[in-house]
Amino acid sequence: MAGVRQFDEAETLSAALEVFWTKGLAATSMQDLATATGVQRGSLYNAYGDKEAIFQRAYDLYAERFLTSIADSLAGDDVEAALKAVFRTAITTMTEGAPARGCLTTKTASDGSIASPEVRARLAEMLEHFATLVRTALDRPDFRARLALDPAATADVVVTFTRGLAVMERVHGDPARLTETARAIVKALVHPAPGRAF
Amino acid sequence: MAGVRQFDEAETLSAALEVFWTKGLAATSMQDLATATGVQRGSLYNAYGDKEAIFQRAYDLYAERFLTSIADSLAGDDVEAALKAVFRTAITTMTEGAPARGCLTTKTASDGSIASPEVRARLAEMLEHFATLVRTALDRPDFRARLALDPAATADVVVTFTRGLAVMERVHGDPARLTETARAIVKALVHPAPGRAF
DNA sequence: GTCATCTTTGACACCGTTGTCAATGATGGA
DNA sequence: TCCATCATTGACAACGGTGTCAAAGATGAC
Repeated sequence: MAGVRQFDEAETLSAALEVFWTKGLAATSMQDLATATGVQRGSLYNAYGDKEAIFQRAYDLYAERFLTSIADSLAGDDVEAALKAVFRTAITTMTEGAPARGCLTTKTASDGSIASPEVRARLAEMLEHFATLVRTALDRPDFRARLALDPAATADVVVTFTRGLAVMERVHGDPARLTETARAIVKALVHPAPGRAF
Repeated sequence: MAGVRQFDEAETLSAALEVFWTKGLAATSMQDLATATGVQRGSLYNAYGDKEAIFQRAYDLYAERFLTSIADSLAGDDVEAALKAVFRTAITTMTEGAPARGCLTTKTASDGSIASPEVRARLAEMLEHFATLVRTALDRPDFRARLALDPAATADVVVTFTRGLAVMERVHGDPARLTETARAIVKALVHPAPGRAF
């Protein structure tokens, strides 16, 4: 091989992710990416083809980081603590940065203009993975005993609810309020005492 | 007055709403609006100023229709039925049309690119109104007795959850699944038997 | 050292969008 | 009937974005 790539791919994608996360897929231009990454527009076209291809790679980075955090949050032997940790992670992810960047998945999903089937599929896959992590973590007798719903339904509700929190963050921009709302749903999903199954 | 407006304002805003709802605020151009309404671009600039001003008016229409449907859904003497009706209304609103248009509020909220403070305030106001409708409707002894959370927290959770459903609709495009998820959260929010408060 | 290969770079044409403006036209009031 | 007023219309300039391409440059293989 000769005429070798001049930029560091990991750094570039990380910088691109930052831009996509902040501005959203549709609102980000190739020029934005070129400026943020320090890589010329032409080089980006040459290396990746188009904006959406870059997005896919950047989103993979995002999804990997997010799902890892979620998996970590679910470790532990207390259902209530686990669910609270999941929401805390989701809220932190979307309220980090100044100004807060929100949730990339939610932004992209709502961004009807571009979202190709490929991108949509990526989002769906991420959320399925998310739900699977939650469902699997919840599927143990001591946890089930304290849940208002079965693990699958609970996971579905949790994932959907984090999407709702992401929207509320966009509208109100108030992390404390999100935490409060999350606390409420956990209370509805988990019984206080360790008895009374279903 | 002379040199009088040639187009019907109600029809125009209704057509504009349709476009905004389908394409989203940012992705809609003045030309799109001109085409959809049959009113020339220049006339729209003359009458309203800019795209966002048209959006505000169209959104008011949307909010009014939506909140009316929600209020209707909340009438009745069964908590569970009321909440289910609210979710049914929300789901219907976002899955109507071919292809489904999704939820305008959620789309706009996630559409970071344009959302001016004025637009954001409008969205916040709508959701507050939504929450107030739910909270007020739930605030009666027989309903409270069956709720896992107090009316305010329940309203907050319900509103946030409908936002989550809107995002899931964008990702999966599966109305039946949304209904299933909604059924699950209602189960977590409402006790089956009429006893046991808190 | 030479060459083929690939990247980089800047330029270019094309397109859609915005916002404005002057000319035109229609209408109601005096 | 005439006129002032306002809406309409088409044209225009400016801008930003996309995608392509040819020239130039760098690098590894031979």
